[in-house]
Amino acid sequence: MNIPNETLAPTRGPIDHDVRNQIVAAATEHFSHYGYGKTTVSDLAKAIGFSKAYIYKFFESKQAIGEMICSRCLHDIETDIRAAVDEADRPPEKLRRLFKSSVTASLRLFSSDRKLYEIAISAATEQWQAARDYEFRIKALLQDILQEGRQSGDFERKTPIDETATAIYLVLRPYLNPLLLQHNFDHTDEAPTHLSSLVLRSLSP
Amino acid sequence: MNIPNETLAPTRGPIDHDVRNQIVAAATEHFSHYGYGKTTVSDLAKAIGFSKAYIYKFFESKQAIGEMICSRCLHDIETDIRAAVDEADRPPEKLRRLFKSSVTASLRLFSSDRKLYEIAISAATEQWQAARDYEFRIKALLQDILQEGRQSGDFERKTPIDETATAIYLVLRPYLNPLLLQHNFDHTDEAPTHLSSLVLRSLSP
DNA sequence: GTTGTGACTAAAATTATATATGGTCACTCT
DNA sequence: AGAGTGACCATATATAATTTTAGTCACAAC
Repeated sequence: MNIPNETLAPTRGPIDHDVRNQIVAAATEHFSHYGYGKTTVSDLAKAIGFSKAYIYKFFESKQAIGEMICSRCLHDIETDIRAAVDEADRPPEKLRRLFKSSVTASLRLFSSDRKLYEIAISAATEQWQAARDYEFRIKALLQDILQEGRQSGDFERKTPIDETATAIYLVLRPYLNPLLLQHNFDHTDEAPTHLSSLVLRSLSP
Repeated sequence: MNIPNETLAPTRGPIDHDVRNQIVAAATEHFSHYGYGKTTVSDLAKAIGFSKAYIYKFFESKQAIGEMICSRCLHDIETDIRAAVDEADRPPEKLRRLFKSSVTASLRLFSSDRKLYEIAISAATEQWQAARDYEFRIKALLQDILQEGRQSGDFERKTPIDETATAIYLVLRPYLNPLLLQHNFDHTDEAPTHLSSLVLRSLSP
């Protein structure tokens, strides 16, 4: 039932192999349907018509499979966020969309694939590499928006940009991180709007 | 082991009675030492030299006792926060201290009385009245600081004060709420400074 | 009427036991 | 050499048996 706490998700065997993809596909389906805990490695093996042992030629552990699936989820969320941000052309609106879509994208996963969302919670709780990477990439996205806003004259330029980025990221985090977001469901409607407005006020030149 | 989810913490019997105080005293000691789950009502009864049944003349349930203890903890934290805020005389510094002391006061409880902190987490998780009241009172304190800052000319006056208060409260919450704070231990050093600076920038007239 | 309790029960927690699962390895078959 | 597996073991998980515990109530003493 529990997902133990490892930091990295090592794979092994041939990186690009049809069977690896089959495993990932089967895992996505099973994890999404029955959850990580209720899915056994033998289930996955049976689903693709091989023995359990063969799975371990491609993945070092069950968790490594979980991390792979989780990594995809987070990438999907990120894609949604980037799409929303890209729709806007001015940095202030981009920032608003970053806040808004972070919440909506995570909530979409939550309601469409509860079980996968639970894996994302584990990833956040136990700080899997996938979760750290996701955090990092969103932080970079934020920094890009800030940079652009400074160049366009929309945002102030006095405060060191690292400091600004860190602070804003701290504001965003409770609604970005799946583990934290679940404790903020009561505020998902209003928080993105209020917080991005506050942040934009703090950025005004 | 689990603390069930009730909203209110009803008491019964004489409100001001020596035995009630004895119960609270014994509960504070036992809960703090062995934790809420590992303390039985009989333990408390034995500690004060009465039968278990007599405890129920004063409290409607074990949880009601837990809520009483939790309520005290939160009041203690609040006192710390108010003291820190009162030490400053200008609203901006008051706000900085609100952020800083919210974290330090909670962390103090966490390291000095882990078991009581766990009760505070339950209170936050299950939204006991004590937790709601605490939230509400800090929110009021925040609003007072904002009001004062607007009158003194330290803070801008365009944005509706309710909106400002709500937004800032949302920024503070992850570090105020014991349940959320535990997921932010990595940031307790820097977050208060960064966040209060950001908030102050957003408040600049 | 107030103070106080032993005896009781339904539900929860603990322990004991059985079963299932993650993971490895020597091995076979192409 | 690469693809693939059955048999195996230590640990985790589920299940059943047992004990604790929260909470009530009728009743006693004052």
